[in-house]
Amino acid sequence: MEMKNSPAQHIAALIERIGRLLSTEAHAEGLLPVQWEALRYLDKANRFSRTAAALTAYLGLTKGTVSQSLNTLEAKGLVKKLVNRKDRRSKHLSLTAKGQKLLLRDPLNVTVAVLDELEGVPQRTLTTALESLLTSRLGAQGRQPFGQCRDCCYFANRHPKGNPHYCQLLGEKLAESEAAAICFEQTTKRA
Amino acid sequence: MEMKNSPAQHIAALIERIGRLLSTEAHAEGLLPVQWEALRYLDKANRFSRTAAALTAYLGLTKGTVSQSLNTLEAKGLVKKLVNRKDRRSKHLSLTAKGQKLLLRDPLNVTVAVLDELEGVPQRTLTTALESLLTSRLGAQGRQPFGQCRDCCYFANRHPKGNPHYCQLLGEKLAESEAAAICFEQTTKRA
DNA sequence: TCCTATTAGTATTGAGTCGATACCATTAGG
DNA sequence: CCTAATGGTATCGACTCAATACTAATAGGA
Repeated sequence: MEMKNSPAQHIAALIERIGRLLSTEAHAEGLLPVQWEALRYLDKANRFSRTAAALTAYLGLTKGTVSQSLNTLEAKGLVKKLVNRKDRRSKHLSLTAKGQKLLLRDPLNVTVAVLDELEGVPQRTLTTALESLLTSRLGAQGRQPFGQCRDCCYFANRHPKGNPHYCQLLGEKLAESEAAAICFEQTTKRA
Repeated sequence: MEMKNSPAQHIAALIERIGRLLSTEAHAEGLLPVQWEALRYLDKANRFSRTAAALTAYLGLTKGTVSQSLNTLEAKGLVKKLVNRKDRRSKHLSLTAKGQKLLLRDPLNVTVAVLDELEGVPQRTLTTALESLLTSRLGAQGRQPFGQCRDCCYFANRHPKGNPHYCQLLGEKLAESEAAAICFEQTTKRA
C-alpha cells in the first residue's frame, strides 16, 4: 500500500518542478543554467573558495565538466583566471566587470522578485526548511554545506572593531564584508 | 547597488541547488531524471491527462523530446501506449505493473522521507509558498498549473453519494479517487 | 634529498538531453 | 470537400555531463 500524494510527496514534486522550471528559464543571455550558477557562485563565494575545485564540489559535478564551463565563461570575458602564487597548481577565479554586470540580468531575478513578496514568516519558514533539507541530503552524500562564513565553527569574532573577524582554520583575517560570503570549508557550528 | 544575499535570493538559490541535487540523484535504476518525472506524472495524472501532449505541457519540453523519452520507457516495459478510439491521433498512456513497482524505488523517496519529518505547520507553509511560486511562474509563461481535479473551476461535487463528482468541462463522471489526481485541463477556482 | 601519493586543472570521448525542423495521420471547421 | 489544427514520430545538431587519461605542482615520508 503506497501513500499516494502525501504532503511530503507533494512538496518534493513541487521542488522538482520548480527546479526544472528554473533550469529551462536559465537558458538566457547566451548562457546555460550551469554557467549562471557558476557566475552566482563566484559572486557570493569568499576569496578562499573561488577556485574550480570548490565550484566543482558546490555543484556536485565532475571537474572536467566544470573546467569546460569555466573556459566558456572565460572566453566570453565574464570570468578571469589568475594563478595562485602560493600554490601554482590552483587558479583563483573572479568575475570581470562584464560578469558582474551580466548578473543584473540573471534570469533567476524574476523568481527572486516573486519570493520577495512573501511575508517575513513564510520566508523564514521556507529558509529553515529548505536549508535543513539541503544540509541533510548533502550530508548523506558526504558533501560540504557551503554555508556562510559567519556560521562556521572556525569563525572567530575576535575584534569587534578594527580587524573584526578571523578564520581559525585558514589562519587568515577576515574583512567585515566576508562574514556573509559562502565558504568551501564552512563547517556549521553545533547548536 | 545590488542587494546581495537578500532572504529572497537565498531562498531562490536554495531551491535551485536542491533542484540540481534531485536531478543528479535521479540518475538511478537505469533511468534518467526526465524519465522518473514521466513515471511519477503517469502515476498521478487522471485518465484525461495521460497523453504525450499533456506530459509535454507538464514538463515544459518539446513534444519530440517527450516522445523519445516515452519510447525509451515503453522499450523498458514500464509504460504502455494504447490508441484512443475516439481520437485515433492520440494515444493513452499508462504504467505497467513493472512501472508501478519501479516507482517504489524512486530516488525522490529519500527526499520525501526527509520532508515527512517536518512538523505540520512548516509543511503547510512550504506547500502554500511553493505552490504560489510555481503557479505564478507558470502563469507568466502561459503554462497550465496541472492542479488537482478537486480544486478546478469545472469540478462539480454534485452527488455526495453514488456518483460523487462530475467534470463540467469534459462532461464526464468522476470517481471519488479521481478528485485528487492532477489534470491537464485544471483551472484553479477563484478565491 | 628522493620518491610516492595527492591535488588542481585540462583534454578527449561517448551516451544522452533537448530544441528545431520536417513529416505523417487524424480530426475539426468552414 | 478542403484547409487548418492537433497528436505523435523521426532526424539532426548543439550542448551537458561522466569517465578516463593526462600534466603540473605540492606534500609528506624515509
